[in-house]
Amino acid sequence: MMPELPEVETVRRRLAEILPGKTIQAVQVLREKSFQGDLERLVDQPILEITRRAKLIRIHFPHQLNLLTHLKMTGQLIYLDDQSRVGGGHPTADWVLALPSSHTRIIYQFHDQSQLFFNDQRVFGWMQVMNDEEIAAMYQKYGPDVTDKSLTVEYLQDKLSQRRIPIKQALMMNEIMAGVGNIYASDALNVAQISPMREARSLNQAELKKLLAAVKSVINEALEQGGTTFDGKYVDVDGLAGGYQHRLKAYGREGQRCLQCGGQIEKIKIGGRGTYYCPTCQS
DNA sequence: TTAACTGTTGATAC
DNA sequence: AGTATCAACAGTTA
Repeated sequence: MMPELPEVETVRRRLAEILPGKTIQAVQVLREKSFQGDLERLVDQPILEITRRAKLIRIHFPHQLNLLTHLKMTGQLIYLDDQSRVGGGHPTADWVLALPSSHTRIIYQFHDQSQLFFNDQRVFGWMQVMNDEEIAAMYQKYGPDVTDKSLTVEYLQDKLSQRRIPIKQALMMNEIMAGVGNIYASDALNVAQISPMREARSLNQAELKKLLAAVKSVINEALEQGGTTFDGKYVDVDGLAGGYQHRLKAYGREGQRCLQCGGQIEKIKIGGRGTYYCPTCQS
């Protein structure tokens, strides 16, 4: 899976329903690279709450300790209850019931015999024990979340005024705004009818306003849909797919009709990333 | 068979 | 400081 903000937030919301109050009984680290920090400090400590910043999921423990997670490209957090069922009897795919799989990197066993699996095919993702101070330092690198009110046109104008990089790359920079990845950057630019290749500094105030509204709108729609799932790579805590893949505006729609103007979506490469846009209305 | 591709991001060099 | 390129890894597709 490859989670951007909507996928990560969907996972966070479900974890927040399930985990608070549970205590870890044992942890199996099946791949060393996927876990950092002293996990013994978390054992027997109650989980307090689950928060999110950018694409990071933070599980809070007492004594200013946290378990911070980055799912990167293919990370998943899957929960099974004490009967090895998905939480609350939600429907799910069969493979979830056969966990652990060859992609399982960490298994958390709680005292009530429920389990949380960290799966990660590509092993880019990680889970790390960090204190509040370390987390504050890490969060400092991020600009406002794309959903945050402080992300305004004026802020964007300031951040982009000297930037010669393509606007699409700027949208994906966490220092500028946090949470937008390759899928939603393409879609937002299509909705705003702005070329992904435009120099970031070349956008005027009206264009930035339109683009910002489009980014927020696309992210919100994806959130409502529970994120985007391709090939089952992204799934939520119950192993379920999102729905935004049926609502994509430009991403992955090469050769198909532009929903804004009826033109034909093309695929190009910007900064080494696949980029989809409509040459007819995104100029 | 081999090369290129994939949702992220950090390090490195210019 | 800002930008471009590559690497981390595993799997799929051309």
